[in-house]
Amino acid sequence: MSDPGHGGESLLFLTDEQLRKGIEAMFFAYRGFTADPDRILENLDYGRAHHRAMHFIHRSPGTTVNNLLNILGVTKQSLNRVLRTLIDDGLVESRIGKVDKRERHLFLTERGAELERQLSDAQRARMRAAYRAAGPQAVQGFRTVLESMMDPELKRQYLTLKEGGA
Amino acid sequence: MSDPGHGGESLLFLTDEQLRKGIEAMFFAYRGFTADPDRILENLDYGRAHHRAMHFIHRSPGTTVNNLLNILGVTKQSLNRVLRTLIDDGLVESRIGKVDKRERHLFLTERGAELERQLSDAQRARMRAAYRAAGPQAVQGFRTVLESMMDPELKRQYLTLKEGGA
DNA sequence: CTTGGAAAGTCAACAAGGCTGACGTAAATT
DNA sequence: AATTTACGTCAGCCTTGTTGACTTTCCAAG
Repeated sequence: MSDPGHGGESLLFLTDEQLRKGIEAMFFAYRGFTADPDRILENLDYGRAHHRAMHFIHRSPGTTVNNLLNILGVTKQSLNRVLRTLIDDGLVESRIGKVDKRERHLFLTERGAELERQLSDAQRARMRAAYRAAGPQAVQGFRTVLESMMDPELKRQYLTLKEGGA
Repeated sequence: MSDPGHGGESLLFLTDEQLRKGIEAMFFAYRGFTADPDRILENLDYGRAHHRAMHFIHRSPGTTVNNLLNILGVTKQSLNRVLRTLIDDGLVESRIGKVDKRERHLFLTERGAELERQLSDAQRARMRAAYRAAGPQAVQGFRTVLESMMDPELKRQYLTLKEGGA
């Protein structure tokens, strides 16, 4: 309610019907959101989990396994399976930490970066089209609502990623 | 910026950086979106797939299996596994069609409706909080962008659901 | 220096929920 | 009568999540 001068009328957007529409919009939109990368991945031997790992490694090069674990919200066994295939296939490089040698710092290799680019290009293209169709103000609202929907802990992580560089 | 006369400045929202933020916002927000129903379901012997089926049966009582198949975008074998347990457990009722006896019309039973209500109450509560925090205008933008992100076919289905009653 | 515990990796087993392919049955359509 | 459609089901596979148990490596505190 950025505009407080509308009386009771401004609460119409909180009806169960409006909320249900929002829920279904999330459901259908998420399908579109993942459709393009999924199409690329199904030819290769990778899945959505590989895409997510590569995305965040690209985003924060040198991130540790534990870091990635927290961001992705899966168990280390689950992540490890994905990570191992990426490392074995030469898409990700794991370097032993210099200050703390127990840690592994993750980087995309040349080939890894190329696949990541291919995937995120596809995803960004759809995002760009949606943003363009909706306009800047809608995009602002889109992000505001999404941020409000996040769990506090996840939101914290999202905001940290948002600012903090590599 | 409801005013379109801002020159090149109004395109800043289409930078790769802005798009990446939108992508990550979708990722983190979707986790929040499903978190509450998931928590309820993990105690019972059901999963997200059961929730989705119940949601759309609740939303369109009497819908056929084929209809549901199209909306959910899974194979009939996959849906059948879920549907069978719901029918066996007495949460969903399957009635043979009157005009076309090959069709099965799906309805929630009393108990099914109760669980559905419990799940959607949880999901709506989060949605309501997010909507309230973001305000009506942001909600409008949120929905606009999500609709633009959908595949055309899915968007058609979403809009049909949106208007068409039971 | 020893020891406790954190970080990382690995093995095994399992479950949910996708998928394909094949087959059966009943009903509608041609 | 033959074909198509709607639905159900069996069997088997894959991805990606889970627990639990165990090892290795290494930092840091006693």
